[in-house]
Amino acid sequence: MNKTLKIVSWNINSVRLRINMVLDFLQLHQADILCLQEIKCETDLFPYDAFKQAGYENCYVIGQKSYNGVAIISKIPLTHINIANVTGDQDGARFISANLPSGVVLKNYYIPAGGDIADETENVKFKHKMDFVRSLCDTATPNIPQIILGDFNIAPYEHDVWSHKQLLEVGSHTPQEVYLLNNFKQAGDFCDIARHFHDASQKVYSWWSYRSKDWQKSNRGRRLDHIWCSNSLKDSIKNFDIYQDYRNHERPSDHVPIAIEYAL
DNA sequence: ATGGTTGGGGGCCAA
Repeated sequence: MNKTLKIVSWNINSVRLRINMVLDFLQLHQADILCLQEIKCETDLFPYDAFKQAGYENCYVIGQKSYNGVAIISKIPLTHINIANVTGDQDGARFISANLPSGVVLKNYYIPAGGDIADETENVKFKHKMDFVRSLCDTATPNIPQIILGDFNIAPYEHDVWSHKQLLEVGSHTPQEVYLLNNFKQAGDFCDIARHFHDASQKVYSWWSYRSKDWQKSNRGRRLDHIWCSNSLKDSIKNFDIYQDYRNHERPSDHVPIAIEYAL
C-alpha cells in the first residue's frame, strides 16, 4: 500500500475522444485515482478495457448519451459505490461516490454549468444549478470525513477569474452562486485545498474557454474545478497541483487536471 | 455588449 494516494479531478469533455491523453497523463503522473466529469458517453460505451490494461482495474461509471457523465477510475478497489441523484431525475449523470480504504468518502460532482444568464426565473438551467447546490447544503454531513471534488462550475474568489468586475453578473462568478457555495462549504465543514496552498491574492485557474485565439496570451481563465476535504483531514493533504500544460495538448479539454496527494 | 470554439451526433444543444 502506498503511503499517499494521488487523487485527480478532470473534466475531460469526452473520454472516448481523449482516452490516449488520459492514459499518458496517468502514466506520467502516477495517479492512483482519477475522477472524470463530462465523459459524454453511455455507461456501456466507457473505455473500460483501455483503463484496465493501464493498471486501473476498478472503474465506476455513470454515463448518459451525449451529455454529462462521471466516473471514478482506480488502481485499488473501492467500496460503497453510490450514484444517487442530488436533486432528482432531472440531474443527469452528475454524481458518483466511493469509499477509500481509509474509510474516507470520495465524492465526484459535475455541478450544472447553468449558462451565462444568472436569473432563476429567466433561465431554467441556472435554476437547476442553484437547486443542485442548495440540495448539497441541505444534505451536508459535516461529521463524515470526506474528499469532494469535481467541476463545480463556480469560481468563488476574486482571483479565481480573470476579471472579477467583468464577470460579476456572469454565471459561475455571481454573488448568489458564491453565497450558496460558501454555505455548502460551511455546512460540510470543508477546506478548499487549492486555496489552502495558494493564498487568495494569487490567480488560480483550471479552465480556459475554447473561444479564444490564444488562451495563454489572453489568460481569461476561471477556477471552476475544485478539490475540498473535511477540515479534519486538512493535515493529511500533502500537495496540490494544477497541470496547466494539458491545455496546450493537441485537441485539449477546456479544463485541465488538478490533483492532491492524500496521506493514508 | 458581443462574439468567439468545441463535442456529440447527425438537429442543434450544451458548455
